[in-house]
Amino acid sequence: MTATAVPQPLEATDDLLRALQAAGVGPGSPVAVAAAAAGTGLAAAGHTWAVPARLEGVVRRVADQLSPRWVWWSGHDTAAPLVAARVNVTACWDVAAVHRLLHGGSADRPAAVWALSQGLDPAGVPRSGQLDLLSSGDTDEGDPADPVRPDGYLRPDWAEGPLREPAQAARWAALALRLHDEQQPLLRGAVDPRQPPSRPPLAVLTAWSESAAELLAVELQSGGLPLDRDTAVELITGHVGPRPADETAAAASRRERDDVVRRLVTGGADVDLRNPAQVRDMLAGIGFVVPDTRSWRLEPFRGTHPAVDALLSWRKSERIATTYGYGWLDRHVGADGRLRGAWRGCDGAAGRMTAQAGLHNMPAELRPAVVAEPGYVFVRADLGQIEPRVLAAVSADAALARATADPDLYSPVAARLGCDRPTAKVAVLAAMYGQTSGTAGEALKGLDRAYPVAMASLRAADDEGKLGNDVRTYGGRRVPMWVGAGQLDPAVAAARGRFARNAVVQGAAAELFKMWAVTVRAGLTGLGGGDQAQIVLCLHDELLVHVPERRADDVVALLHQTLERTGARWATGSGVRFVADVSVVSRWSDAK
DNA sequence: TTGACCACGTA
DNA sequence: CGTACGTGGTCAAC
Repeated sequence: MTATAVPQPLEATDDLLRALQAAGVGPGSPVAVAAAAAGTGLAAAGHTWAVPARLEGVVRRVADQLSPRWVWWSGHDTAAPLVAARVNVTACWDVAAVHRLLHGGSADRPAAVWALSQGLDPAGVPRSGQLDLLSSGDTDEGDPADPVRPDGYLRPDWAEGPLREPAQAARWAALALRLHDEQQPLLRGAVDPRQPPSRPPLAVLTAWSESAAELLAVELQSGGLPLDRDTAVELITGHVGPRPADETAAAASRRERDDVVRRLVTGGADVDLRNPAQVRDMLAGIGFVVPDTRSWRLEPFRGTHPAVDALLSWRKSERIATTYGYGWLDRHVGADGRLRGAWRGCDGAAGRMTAQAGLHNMPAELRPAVVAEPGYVFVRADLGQIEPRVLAAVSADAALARATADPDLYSPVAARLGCDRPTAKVAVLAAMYGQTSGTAGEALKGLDRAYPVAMASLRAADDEGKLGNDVRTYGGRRVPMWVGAGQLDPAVAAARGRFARNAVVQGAAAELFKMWAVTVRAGLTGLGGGDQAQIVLCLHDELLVHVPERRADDVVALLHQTLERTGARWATGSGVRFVADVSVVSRWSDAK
């Protein structure tokens, strides 16, 4: 077993290159790598090596010479120093990301990934420094030089790192390679046998792109989103006034904003607008009895009482003041004018990317502050009508696939249903999301007749969800279905059905999007030129690329061309067409 | 201090 | 038309 093999100590990276070549490592061969304080460990093809050189230098040299597929436990750990050192990685295998694909959930730490993939109870994962009261020292503690304990769990001091010696890193890398090897047959089992065969199988392609997406997440986190601080301050000032000098001034400003609303209600002087219960009572006092005070519920009463309008504008400003105000700028915007937050390549459900620091939910009013740097522009692209197109592909519905030939998918659908476009759109969305209210009923029946294959696949997912069974996305992601106590509660069953119905579409769309994004990323590095174009934002179906002005046309072409290639590869033989709206702008808000 | 709930922004 | 996410507020329980 490679995990216990004695790593070969090497003096220099040149020796390593010769050893890797001798082991048959070439372009695309899996080579696992891990960092230790005093060097780097590698594993490939039954060999392990320990090199007394830094990870960045080793990876740079080996990548240049052999361009292998780098295998690591998690891009968050291993790729971060590589990104910081600007080492270009073209192909990787993120064991944790592939684990999440196969198993579902959001595990990223090696201890959890290992336990789950070895069939061990994740609740039993040992922590470092934890005293095992049941076995006070007299049990077999095994060999401390083996990262795996006799009970099968990873040794906490290994799993939580940092590792000291390159020989340790070599064993650690070997373990990652073992997981990589174990994941291969599982991926082959994760594709629906009815899918058109591809080489490599779609789930393996997905594993590649999910791994690259984690790398992209590290890059997004490190690079940040260009933001013009002065514009941001202007916009914030417009909503909540100038930056208060101290806490007293902040409180005064807050009170002033509150009073604009409270003055309009008799006896409202002391109402706490941040307390929904008090707001509800206040509204009742002026004749509006509502179950809750959400904006959409108050919206119909706009214009009937000045306090309602004032409250709704107050809410808008309050959002800016609390979530996207001066504090937000201070916390998340660097001296270089980049807005940075933590990124993840997938969430724990359908697998969309997530971002912190408000990067994924920045209000449209603040978007004018997202400005390209001097000499640069943004190339912005978003996938048009991605979800119904994805549905056509994953369900292999030939009729719906034909509709994707139109740049506006809903117009052929409307023609086929014999209704207007808005009705057709609502019906398609209702089908994908599991409508419970509204009046798309007649059009939904039409959909069943016109696109029975697509509708049946949605219903199948819905049924599985209702039963509490996990579903798999087109690319092979397992979407675990929570099994609650309320199995007999029809409301819970219906919610699970909607969740599953939505997950197979949203999840597959996320997979296609990421495959596109990482293909674009690879294309950008090949673009050449000193100052690099980089992806600075991924927003579910939208890409924002920060590009040197003179490269803008190249990137526009790249976005279209990569989408065509990715779409053809992802939805092999389905005949589904994907479209992107692409524009070149200086401000994010100028697009569309 | 923590977790639930509310509320609201994005897709 | 519903799902998902992240964020910050208050409140009640710890």
